[in-house]
Amino acid sequence: MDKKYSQTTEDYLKAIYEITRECGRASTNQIANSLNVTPASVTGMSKKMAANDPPLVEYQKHQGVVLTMEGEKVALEVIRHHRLLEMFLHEKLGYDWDEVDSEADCLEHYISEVFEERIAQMLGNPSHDPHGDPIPTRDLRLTEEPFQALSEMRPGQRGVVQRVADDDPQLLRFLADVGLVPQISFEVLAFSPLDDNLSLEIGERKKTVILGPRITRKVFVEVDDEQD
Amino acid sequence: MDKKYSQTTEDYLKAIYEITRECGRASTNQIANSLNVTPASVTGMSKKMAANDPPLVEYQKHQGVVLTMEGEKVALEVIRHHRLLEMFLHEKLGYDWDEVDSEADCLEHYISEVFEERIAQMLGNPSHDPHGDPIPTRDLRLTEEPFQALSEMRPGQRGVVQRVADDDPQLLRFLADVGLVPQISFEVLAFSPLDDNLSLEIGERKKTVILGPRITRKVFVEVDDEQD
DNA sequence: ATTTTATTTTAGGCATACTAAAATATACGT
DNA sequence: ACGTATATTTTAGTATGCCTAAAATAAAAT
Repeated sequence: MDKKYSQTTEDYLKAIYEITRECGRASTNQIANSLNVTPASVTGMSKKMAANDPPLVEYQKHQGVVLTMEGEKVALEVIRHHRLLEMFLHEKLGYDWDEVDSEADCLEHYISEVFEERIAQMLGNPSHDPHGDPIPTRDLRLTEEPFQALSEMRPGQRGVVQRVADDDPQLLRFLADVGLVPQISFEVLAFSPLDDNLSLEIGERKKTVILGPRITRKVFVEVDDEQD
Repeated sequence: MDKKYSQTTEDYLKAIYEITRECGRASTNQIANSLNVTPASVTGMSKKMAANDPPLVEYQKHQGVVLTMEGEKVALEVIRHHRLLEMFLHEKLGYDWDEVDSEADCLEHYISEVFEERIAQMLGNPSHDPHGDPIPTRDLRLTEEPFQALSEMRPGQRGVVQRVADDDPQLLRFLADVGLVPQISFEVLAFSPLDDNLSLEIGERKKTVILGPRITRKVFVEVDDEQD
């Protein structure tokens, strides 16, 4: 029933999906950049994926690609695999949250639909992975809440961490250390416009930290209604 | 640290390991047969694996191959992955025991050492998989008890099922139906030399079945000490 | 209109693994 | 020891999948 695509193809589709979320269209260069290959390779793969039956992308010369229905289906399938695996590795196998991404990056291409279904069940059909990324539902619907970057907040504001970028183990270890994880609430104490540093008070224990923009741009939050 | 071999290479090594268990040496034809490729392909792969650094097999023209230390290490690693995965899929994800082999055949090549270690722990370091096959230990020791085939038993003898061939889902479903699973005890009631059928009484509930040699040759047992 | 930037084309490389057909080696029976 | 059957290897070539550098071209920016 379901066809099988190469790991590389799936990686292209995943990258295109992510880029498309923001730009509506994925340019050759953007894709090349995200996958660390040359633009020439991307043009080649774009044509191949567009020539596939059924087509996985719509490709127009000099315009990059957009996903077709089928392409999006595959991308969401892979993303669902990835995020369920992250959750599974973290919750059931005791992986630290900075370790889950790379293992999931590999396994996501090889688990069966049955495996997917069983771990989803075992985990109680979670809606988000350990980094706060939403998990596509079984029928592949994905609603991404457009959270604000922590870097945009200013003193006096309070908020709750919702999501953190998942691809940098070093960053994740650091965030775990200071306790800046999804669902934790915090208050912004100060902002330094010279270096864009933010000073935060985190959680119940009111731990204080100062974070640079390289970090705060990778943490996404829900800002509390302001009513002093 | 650990190098990485292709899925195909790992499959060759696994096949060679199994053949070697019985014959001391794996001939080109035996390997070709077991992997469903032509002998020519096997010669090619044998040379490649022998030329690898470190060599995975010792290859002598017209004499087939034997595994080197490294080759055996890889084979046992893969077998450990396979059998731990079978156990995990069966015990933790609720797979039927006829479904586990094919899924494990795929995943065994892609799980990390960490993953291996964690599921082993989760399962309490099991010594055998659901079909009764022994699981290599963490330091890759494997002791295969040489059980007797059920087909060799005769009326009056009692025994306990220890292991069943794991590669035929149809057979496994049938065996599950009649309750002939590892650790179940039974008695041989009759033997029919014309068709080599055995009549058995199985388990507490003394269920009676008649099985042909195609089946009884694939079930391995420990025979009870005979003392009427 | 010219330059810069993005993209595509061309031409080719490399890895992996397979096969058919022909050649050759080994084992076997008499 | 000879010829035959069987097992194995060689040769030569196929297929897939993905990648790249360099040259050509198109699009965007100034």
